[in-house]
Amino acid sequence: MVGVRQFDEDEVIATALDVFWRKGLHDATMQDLAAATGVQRGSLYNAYGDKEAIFLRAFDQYAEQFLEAAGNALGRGDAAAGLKNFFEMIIVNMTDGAPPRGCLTTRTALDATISSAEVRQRVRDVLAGLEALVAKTISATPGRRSRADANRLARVIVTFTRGLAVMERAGYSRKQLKETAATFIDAVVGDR
Amino acid sequence: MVGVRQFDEDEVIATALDVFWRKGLHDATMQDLAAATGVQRGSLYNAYGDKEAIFLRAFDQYAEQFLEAAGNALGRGDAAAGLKNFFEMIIVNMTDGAPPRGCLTTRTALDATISSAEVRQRVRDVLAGLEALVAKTISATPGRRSRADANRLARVIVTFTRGLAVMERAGYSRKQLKETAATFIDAVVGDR
DNA sequence: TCCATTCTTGACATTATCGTCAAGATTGAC
DNA sequence: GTCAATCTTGACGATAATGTCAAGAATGGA
Repeated sequence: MVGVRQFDEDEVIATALDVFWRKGLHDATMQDLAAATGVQRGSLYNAYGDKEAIFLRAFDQYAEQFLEAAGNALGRGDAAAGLKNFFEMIIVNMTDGAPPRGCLTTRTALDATISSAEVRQRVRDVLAGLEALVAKTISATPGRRSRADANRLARVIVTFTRGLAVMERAGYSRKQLKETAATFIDAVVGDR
Repeated sequence: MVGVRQFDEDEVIATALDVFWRKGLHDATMQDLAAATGVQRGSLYNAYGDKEAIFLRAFDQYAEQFLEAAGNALGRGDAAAGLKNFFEMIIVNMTDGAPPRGCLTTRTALDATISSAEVRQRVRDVLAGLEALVAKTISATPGRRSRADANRLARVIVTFTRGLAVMERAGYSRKQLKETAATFIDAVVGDR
């Protein structure tokens, strides 16, 4: 190694993640990334190849953080409490920032038609990961639910979180989202 | 009226709707619209002003059809049957076409940051309209649910439909979506 | 100290899109 | 039939984005 890279890669990817999160893969330009990271466009091309390669790195970092946070939330308390924490964390995640950045996975999913197979697969991976985590928590609840039922219910719950992400983009506030999530939990989990 | 318009406006708007539905407001270009409608770009600019104006017309047509269909579905049978019909119609709507076009409202919602206030308002209007229709159906169910509860539950149901739209984009099949919706209905409406 | 290698930089070529406009074509009204 | 209004057409200019490249800068290793 001789001509040495002038920037911190982790920092650049983290900053790129923020740009993609706010603008989306498609709408974020290399100029946006260059401006935000302070690294010239040409250097980014040299280091990563193209925009999508940068996105994939950033998204992988995001997915890892996200799934870890989801797992932690679900694990705090019993299954019911875990679900509540889970929704809390999901909603905070998507309403964070000024203005809120929304949910990166959902935004990316909606661009499916103009994304590469690789990007689409990343989205599916996150959703599958989420389903698995939720199913695990649900299964831990006392008896009378089959494995298949738990999986089905987990998919319902994950689907609902995607709905929250859409509602956020439509202008619903954090408070409204939390209320809606609470109603959902009551309706689905409350065995009254 | 002298130099008379050479194309059928309803037809053009209907075709434009299809283009927007498949590509989204942002990704559909005036060239796409010109090619699909057979009307020259210049003529479209002359007739409507800009792309967004065309979108708004198309979206209004879409919203009207959509809400009417939703109302009809909800009205067929009792509240439980209505909900089932409602989800059936929503899922068919988003998985129709080859390849499926997804949900236009959801796609448009996700582009919020790069859309005009007018477009964003249209999205909110559709969601509010849906909520109202669902709340009305739910309220018709025998007793023991307050008006406020019905509204909250309606919002949960609409949010869930948005989630289905995201899952469709993520690659879930019509069959999977139907199964998920059925599980949701059981969990939410089934008072067991 | 010098060199070979790698990174950085700014310019370039390409492509795509937008919206505008002048000139020509069309047609309803008289 | 003629005219005036309106639509249609294709070219134009502006802007923005992509990805590439040659020349220069920087630096670890001998």
